[in-house]
Amino acid sequence: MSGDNKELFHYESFFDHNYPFFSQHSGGGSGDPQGFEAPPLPYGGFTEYLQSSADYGMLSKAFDLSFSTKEEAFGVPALGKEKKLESEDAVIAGVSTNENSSVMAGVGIMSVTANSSPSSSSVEVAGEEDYGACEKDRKMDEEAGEEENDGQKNKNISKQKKKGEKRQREPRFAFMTKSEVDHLEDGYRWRKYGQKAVKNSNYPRSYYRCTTQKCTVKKRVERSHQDPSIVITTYEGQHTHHCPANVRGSSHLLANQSSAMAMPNFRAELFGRQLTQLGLANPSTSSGYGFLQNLATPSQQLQIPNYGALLQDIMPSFVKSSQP
DNA sequence: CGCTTTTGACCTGCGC
DNA sequence: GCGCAGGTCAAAAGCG
Repeated sequence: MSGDNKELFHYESFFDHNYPFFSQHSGGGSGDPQGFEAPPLPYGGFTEYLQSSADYGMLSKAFDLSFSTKEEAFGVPALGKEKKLESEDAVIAGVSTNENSSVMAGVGIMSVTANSSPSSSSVEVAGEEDYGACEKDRKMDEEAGEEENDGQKNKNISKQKKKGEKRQREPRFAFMTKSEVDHLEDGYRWRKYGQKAVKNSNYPRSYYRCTTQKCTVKKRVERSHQDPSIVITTYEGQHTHHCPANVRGSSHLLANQSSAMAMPNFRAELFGRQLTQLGLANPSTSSGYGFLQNLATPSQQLQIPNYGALLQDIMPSFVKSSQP
């Protein structure tokens, strides 16, 4: 129930927003806002990590988003209302054109902290508790074992089982996309398991689970109540498998991304997919990513060591401007 | 027939 | 303790 690419909006209106940030970092076309040559581009895209308030301000302008400060940025329901932006958090922004000269743009907000455990370098989300997922985890554990006779009873039992344990939150990655369709195709197969009305919003929130066995990745999709044209997608967890090869788009795209899929780092992958699913990506040289290699600030590199490289894997379109 | 979606019920954590 | 909001379950319906 997706993949119609209705999420496109015409790039001309998008570029009218006059966003210095993108032009500043655009892979091929350096220069001022007007320096980004949208019209002739068959493909194109770029992504960046942001950390400063100024960056958020620019983003909010560029995407007509409702936040202009870090705090507001993390006020988006996607990451939880209590969450405040930490210095380790990062925002990814990207915009790409597809064959139809349409533009897809998005802003990703990634919440990460360094794992305090010295034995692990994994990434996890900081912030508020996610009770719902907590219960879910319990359920999952149970699945291995016994039968149901009384569902209610079972739940209570399992509840006790993990009582007192501090749940380990899966890393979450949320991003906003200008889109007319709610559930954006990302290459994975999802099963919807719930939908809830969101307070103070006319739009419901949908809950999806990856259909692959043993993969516990979840996804929430909702529309911004402030700007209904924006879809907020939140991924939680990491895929334990490769992407099913049935995404719309070319096979070379999938092949190119496969290395990224193998890595336990799905945030950029997902965002990259959002940008590349429209067919804007294809294999290209691995050169020309200079600015990407320096994306992560030292602190970011600490938490997400593979990020820059991953994006390079995923976002070949960054160098499209140098293509014929 | 198997898989997905829908949807009301249920559970949990939090704030008051 | 109570009510609320978010998250999940699971039966039923829908669909290919």
